[in-house]
Amino acid sequence: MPELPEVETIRRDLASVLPLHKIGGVEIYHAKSVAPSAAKFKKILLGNKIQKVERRGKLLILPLTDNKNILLIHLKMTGQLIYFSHAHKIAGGHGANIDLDLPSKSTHVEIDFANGAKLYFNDQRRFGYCKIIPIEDLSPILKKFGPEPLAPTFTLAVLRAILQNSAASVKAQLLNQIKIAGIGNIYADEICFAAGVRPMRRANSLTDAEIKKIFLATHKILRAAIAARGTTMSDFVDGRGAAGGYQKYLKVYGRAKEKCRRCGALILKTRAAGRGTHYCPECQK
DNA sequence: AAGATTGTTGCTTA
DNA sequence: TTAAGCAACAATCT
Repeated sequence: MPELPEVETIRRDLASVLPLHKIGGVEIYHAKSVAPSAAKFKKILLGNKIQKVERRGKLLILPLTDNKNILLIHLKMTGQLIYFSHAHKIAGGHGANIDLDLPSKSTHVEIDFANGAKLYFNDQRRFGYCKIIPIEDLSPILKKFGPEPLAPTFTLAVLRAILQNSAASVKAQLLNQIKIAGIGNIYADEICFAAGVRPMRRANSLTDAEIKKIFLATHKILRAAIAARGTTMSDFVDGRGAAGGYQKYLKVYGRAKEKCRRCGALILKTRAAGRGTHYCPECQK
């Protein structure tokens, strides 16, 4: 599942190659993946350029150089954004996606650039989207995001206010994009493990010390996951089609009935905030 | 072969 | 009024 570290990995990959190249072609293989209509989507993109590649939470934000429209891309659960250029192919070695066969049956949108490069939007489950909006529609969308957990606006005091004022579970708060942007099911579980707190604890039952541990764990886990270029459980790939590396470091997510790497107890899996939730009964209280 | 998988929306409930 | 809970969506795997 692309969460903040995965989307940030893709953002960085694409930010170095997409901007300021003229869009010469747009192929839409699945009309429901784009908005507004396929015709308008094509019309706006053709001849246009991507100005920059930004991110808010799990949402990619690509303003266009017409200064009127913005391309929004959400990968939801199984979305991929893969950049292919002949230059990469020639370069070979690291990052070269020479063995990718694209477009594939899960390619729903393809954007062709004048320099010969192509950007593929793939999505096996078809939950994700590529949406063009007028520039003035962006701010109401951005208002629905809480602070970026790795930005200076996310302070211990901010997190304390979020948690102490809520009777919901810690996990529900970590997953709530209005409260904190970008955390999904994998990192919510990993953050709770790193903090020694059970995900189903009521947020307003946490001590100050526990809140501080969650604050520090949030930074530690998200930074480490970005450094490892994200977690690939099944579908995630970076902007060049390569898998991430953080799955090697997961302590609880996807490890039900396996031994805790810290204490040896068996990792439990239950349901919290409507999601599969993993924790160590010994390390987390 | 029914159920689990999860991000987000929108509706219902408290 | 606010927020929490939950079904729905989609496709695939077990």
